[in-house]
This record gives sequence, structure tokens and C-alpha cells, in this order.
Amino acid sequence: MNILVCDDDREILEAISIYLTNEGYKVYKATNGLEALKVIEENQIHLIIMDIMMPKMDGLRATMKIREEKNIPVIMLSAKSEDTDKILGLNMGADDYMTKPFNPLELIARVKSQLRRYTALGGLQNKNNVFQSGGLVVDDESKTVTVDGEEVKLTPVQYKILKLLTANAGRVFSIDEIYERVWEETAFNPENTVAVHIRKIREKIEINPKEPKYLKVVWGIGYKIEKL
Amino acid sequence: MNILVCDDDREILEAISIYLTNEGYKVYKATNGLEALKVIEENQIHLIIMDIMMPKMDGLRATMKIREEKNIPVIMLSAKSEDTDKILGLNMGADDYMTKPFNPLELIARVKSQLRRYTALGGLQNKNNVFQSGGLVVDDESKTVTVDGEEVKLTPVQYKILKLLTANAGRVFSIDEIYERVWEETAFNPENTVAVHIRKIREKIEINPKEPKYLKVVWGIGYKIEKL
DNA sequence: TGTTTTTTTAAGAAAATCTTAAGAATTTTA
DNA sequence: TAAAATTCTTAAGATTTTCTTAAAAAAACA
Repeated sequence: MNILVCDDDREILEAISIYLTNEGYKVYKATNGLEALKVIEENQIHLIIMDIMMPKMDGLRATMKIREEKNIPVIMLSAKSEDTDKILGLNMGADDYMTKPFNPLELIARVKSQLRRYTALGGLQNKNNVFQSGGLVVDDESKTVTVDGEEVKLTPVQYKILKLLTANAGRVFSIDEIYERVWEETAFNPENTVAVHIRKIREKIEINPKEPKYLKVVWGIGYKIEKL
Repeated sequence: MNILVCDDDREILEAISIYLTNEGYKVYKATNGLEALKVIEENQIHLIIMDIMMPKMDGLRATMKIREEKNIPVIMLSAKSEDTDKILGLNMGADDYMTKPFNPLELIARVKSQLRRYTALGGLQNKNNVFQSGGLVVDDESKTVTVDGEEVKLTPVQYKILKLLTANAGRVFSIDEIYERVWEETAFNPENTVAVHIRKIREKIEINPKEPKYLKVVWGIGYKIEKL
């Protein structure tokens, strides 16, 4: 998930970025409204955290503009000292707001909440959250995987990988890509992690892991779920 | 559900509209009492959000008029700076009111609360507020829980959690999500609260809490009521 | 075929999550 | 206001998952 943080105070900007990065989000930064608009045009942003008081109020107007065109959730920040009445009048269009100083945990919680809500009501996601390929069924509502009707218990990481692959059955994902999309981090993990997880998944969903029916390797390229 | 928002301040009007639209409500707008009356006559409105201070107090009088004829719930808005005692005197006829500035989440919560009440007493909604999964029955009308016919006494929080899960049996809820939906706050509870409640619920509804039949954990993801 | 690269596999250490219990704080009730 | 009930916090231990390592197997390539 990609988050744009917009604040003219460099320190706060950095601080927020660090919190979010630690949580696995990819963070884009901007120090004023125009920059923000540019970032949003050029990148796929899922959530915006925006300070209200920025040079010339630009940030606010930018936000309203954004909200008119794209349906990106916005969390507004305001200093406690600022006149709250005024802020309310201006706060328009935000999905949530926080006063500074804020608790980092609270920030994270609100971010998660917004992203959850966003994807929950069909933001981008396929409304049908049951993915299938032959006898393999991944039900994202109950977080349940079945093979030929038999339920298979997966761990969270295993589940996420399998869901990614099954939701895009037929498409090959490189290890890098799997890592990026499941761990939600850009930095590639130099170790063997993904391969090991793949193996574990095979152990659970394949009758004969040596000759996998569903989870295939495309040598030197990546893995995919066979489209059945 | 159709909601009429009435405020002479365009910005606030827009803001509230956006919040409500994002929540899936159909929003009608008016900037004064007369307009509001017209909208209500011509459309089926389920809830009104109305600012008190509008040109010439018209909004308020309009509201009272509306309330005399139709039984549409009204949420009043007032600026904190305004004299609250006075407002209370005038506020008659409202079902709820909020002071500005308000938290958007709070607004949504209040809206939902009002609509719930409205539909609860025979409005339009399906009166099916009995949720069941196997021997577990949550009757939201009598706020009663039974397991294999035996009544189980739950505390309010326990009840709310169990109702949420049972009403959505099969779906997995993360701890954050449970917190958010039961406490109606932007989730941010770094502590163990939810887990403890889950444990208490298990103690009451499960024969063997160690091997729960109904209330299952999905490791690393959350909890759910098994769909039986 | 021999060499290199990539994948598979197993095992154990490290990290994260869940369970549980007990007591403090808060809220409700009488 | 006191008592009771409920809710929240804390912390330790159990459990489960995740990651790393390293060696063996398989595939590609020359």
C-alpha cells in the first residue's frame, strides 16, 4: 500500500514516514499541495496524510481537489493549538483527522482503519473475494483454503502468497514480486524465504508436491497457479 | 438510505455529503429551511442532519415543522461557541445533536445509530435480528444468547462482540476491526483487551474452551464464528 | 558430460502471536 | 456512597509462525 504524507515541517514528515515504513507501507512525501498533486498523478496512492496548516493553505485546497477527482481517503492533521472551529470548516473532505501531537500507534491504527474501509467497500478490489482454480478455492472472507472440498490450514504468510497467486491464476510472479506484494516492502529479501514458503504451501495443497498440479514453477522466472 | 443535509455553509455541506456518500448513503442537500421542506416533500428522506444556526433561524423552525408531520429522525449541529443552554432550549424535536467541530467518525456513528433506531421499530428493514450458527443463537431483539437452548449471560461488550461475529458468521475479523466496530472508535488499542474478551466469551459459550467449536481463531489474522 | 545456476528440502533459532490469570481501574447498580 | 460488576491492563508462558542456513536435487547451458 502506498501512502502520501504531506507536511511542510520536515521533521514531522520524516517521523511519520518512519512509522509508516516500519509498518510496511511505501511512503511518498510532499511538502506542499502542488507537490502532492504531482505525486498523486504520477503514482498509485492509496491513502493521503495531510497537514492542514501549510503555506498559504494550499494543502487544503489541493486535498479538496484530489477528493473531487479520485476517491483516495484522506487523514488530516492539525495542531491542537489551531482554532478547531476554523479547522472544521476547512476540514471538509477528510475521512478522518488527528490533532498533533499524536500517538504513533494511533496514527497507524487510523491508517489501517481507512485502508480497511477503502478496500472493504469495493475500492479497487474484486467484490467477489473467492478465487478458484480447479479444485483449489481461496475464500478471502473466511480466510479459508480448500482443495477438492477439503479444508487446508495455512499460516498467514502462506495464505497471502496463495491468495495472490490464485487471484491471478495463470500469471507468473517473480520471487521479488511475491515478496513485494506479500510483505508490502520494496526491499527484496536476499534470503530464501519465499521459496521456503512456496514449498510449505505445496506440501499442504498438492497431493504430490514433486509433481504439483496447482502451484507450478516457471524456471528462472517465478511461480504461478495453473489456470484450471 | 436517503439523508438530507441542511447547512448554509457550503463547505460544511459538501464535507458532510462526502462522508455520507462514502458510507453509501444517498445525500440530498439544502441550504435553508424552505429548501429542506421542499426536498422532504418530494423525496423519501430517512434522516436529516441540520445546522441550527442558519439565516433567520429558519432551519430550526423548519425542523420542528417537519417533526410534527413526519417522523424523520433529526441530528442537529451547533457550533461549540454558541450558547449551549440556549441551544438546548431550542433543540426540541431533535433526536440527537452534535457540536462542531465534530469527528467524521462520530457523525457516521450517530447517523447509523439513528437509522438503526428508525428501522428497529418496524421501519422497513427485515426484522430478522436473530443470528445463528449451529447451536449458537444470538437474538438481538431480546439481547439474548443461547447455546443448545441454554441461555448464556454475557456482559454488554461480550454480547456486542459475539453479535458482530455471529451476524457475519464465517467472516474473519481482525482484532483491530473488532475493536473498531464494537467500541465504535477508530481502533487503537495496543493492549490485550479484545483477546481477553474473546477468552471470556469462549468460557461461556464453549463446552471446551481449549477446543472451541464456535469461536475460532484464525492465527495471525483474527477471529470468527464458525459457519455451522 | 561437466559446470553453473536455481530450486527444493530439512532443521533449528528467532520472532510474533495467542492464551491465561490476576489485579487495578472504571462503571454500574443498589 | 458502598458494593458489585464489568472492563482494562499487565505480564508470563505456551504455541505457532517465520526466517535463516546449508546441503541436496534439479534444470539450464556450454
